[in-house]
Amino acid sequence: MQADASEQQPAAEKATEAPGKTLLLEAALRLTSTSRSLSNLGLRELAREAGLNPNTFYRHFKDVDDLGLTVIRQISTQLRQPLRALRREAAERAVQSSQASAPMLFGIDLQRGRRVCHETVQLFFDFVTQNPEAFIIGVRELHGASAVLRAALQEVMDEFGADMAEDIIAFKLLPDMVNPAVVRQVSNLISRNLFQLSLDYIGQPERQAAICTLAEEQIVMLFTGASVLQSLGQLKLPVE
Amino acid sequence: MQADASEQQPAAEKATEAPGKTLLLEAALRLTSTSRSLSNLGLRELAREAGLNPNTFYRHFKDVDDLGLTVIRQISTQLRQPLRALRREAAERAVQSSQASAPMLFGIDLQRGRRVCHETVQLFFDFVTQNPEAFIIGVRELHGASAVLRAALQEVMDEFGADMAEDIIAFKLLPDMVNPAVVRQVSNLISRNLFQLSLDYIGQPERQAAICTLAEEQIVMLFTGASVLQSLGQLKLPVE
DNA sequence: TACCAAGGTAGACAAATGTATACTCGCCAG
DNA sequence: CTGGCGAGTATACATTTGTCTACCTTGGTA
Repeated sequence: MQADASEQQPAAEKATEAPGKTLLLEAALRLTSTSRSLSNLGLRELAREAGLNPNTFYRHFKDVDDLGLTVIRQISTQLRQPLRALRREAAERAVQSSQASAPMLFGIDLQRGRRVCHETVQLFFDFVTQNPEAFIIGVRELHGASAVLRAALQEVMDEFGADMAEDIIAFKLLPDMVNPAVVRQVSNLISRNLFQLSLDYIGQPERQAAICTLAEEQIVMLFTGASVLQSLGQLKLPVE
Repeated sequence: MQADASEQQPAAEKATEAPGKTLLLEAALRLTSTSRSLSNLGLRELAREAGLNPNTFYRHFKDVDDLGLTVIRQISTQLRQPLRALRREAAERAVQSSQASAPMLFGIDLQRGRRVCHETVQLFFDFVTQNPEAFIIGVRELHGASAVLRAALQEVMDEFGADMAEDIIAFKLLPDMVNPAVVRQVSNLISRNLFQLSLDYIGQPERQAAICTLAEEQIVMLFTGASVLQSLGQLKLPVE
């Protein structure tokens, strides 16, 4: 058994992947988003779907869990930057038509908040439509049976939440007074919730408009609640 | 093999069930809450865990999905009334120490809201500790791979949300002005979120206190946000 | 040229799974 | 006593699964 020394794949694009590996990963996406769950995909079933010999699996993955982790990493990089870009675009769009004297409420500019929120939600769900499998798998495995995959996805979700908090602060979507820890907490909640809603969005095309406004309202509520409570000194800080 | 037929089953609600059926259902609970997911429990694995012959399964269930539905129904009835009772108790507890002149904010009595919220969350998580499997399975299958089970649990969750909305209105936890539809929406969100948090609560015993206050803060934020926005006429009503 | 490792295939095997048929046992009705 | 019936068991079988060992093909390179 010769231990492979050249396994390291730094940060480069994965254009130079073995064809079989890619086929297997795509097969996993296909199977998981419809019927099965990552944790208990059969290795033969996988190969069959990919049109490959069962043993080819072993050339690239150790376990099914190994493949699962790869899929999750792939999803993470597939979603993370696009989501940030999307928020940046939404913020820019919403800034365009900002009048000088907006009614302020507890340090929050409701009009602007609404616009940013609207744009973000819009772009978010468009993005969901473009990458349905990623979201399906993400949410499914986040509560799935495999502890390993769950932990991995939990981490990914935390990253998403942290990104969002960072952007909120950078774009001043919440008044400065609001504690960063609170912002993180709110962001986590929102991002969790948006992911959940994304499943409804995918699964119930006839309710898509309703889901959009639902998401919007929920976000605005949270922002408002956080601002008001903070400005009244009524917010307990989250503890570690 | 041959044992006396006297009652030695403490947790048996359905006294007139076949013993084998109950054993299988309990086995399903055990397996699902640790390793597997309801959707793809092996029928032999199940029987093995229950200490029964594989074929006994067929005497009581048609599919594994059939068993899954039974488990879900069982969970639903196991949680629903207790959760309502728990809210009632929390409301009573919190009412005890209500002073006359509480500071009002947009029609909401923050002190009282906090107290009710605190008590509810407290009792809720106690309840979670007493029925961990139910919550684990609930959340897991809600996003699981089987469409049938998903739909069933979605319905159950909607019922929980509706219950909560009803109670909120009955106990006047939100000002009258807040539209019932909004209350339902907020309730759904909170109940979804509480269920999610219940998994964290079970899985990370060292963070239980933090999770409690987290849940509290989130609920208070939502309530505040909803009240403030409604009183400013800034809430879009949810559409069907 | 010859070599060699990576990617892919073929065939075999024990183990496990879902399911069908046939048996046993206790129970209550007639 | 007997005969059906619900609940549980025993055995059997085809299929599917994970995994092992061995072989083939390719492209680069010493």
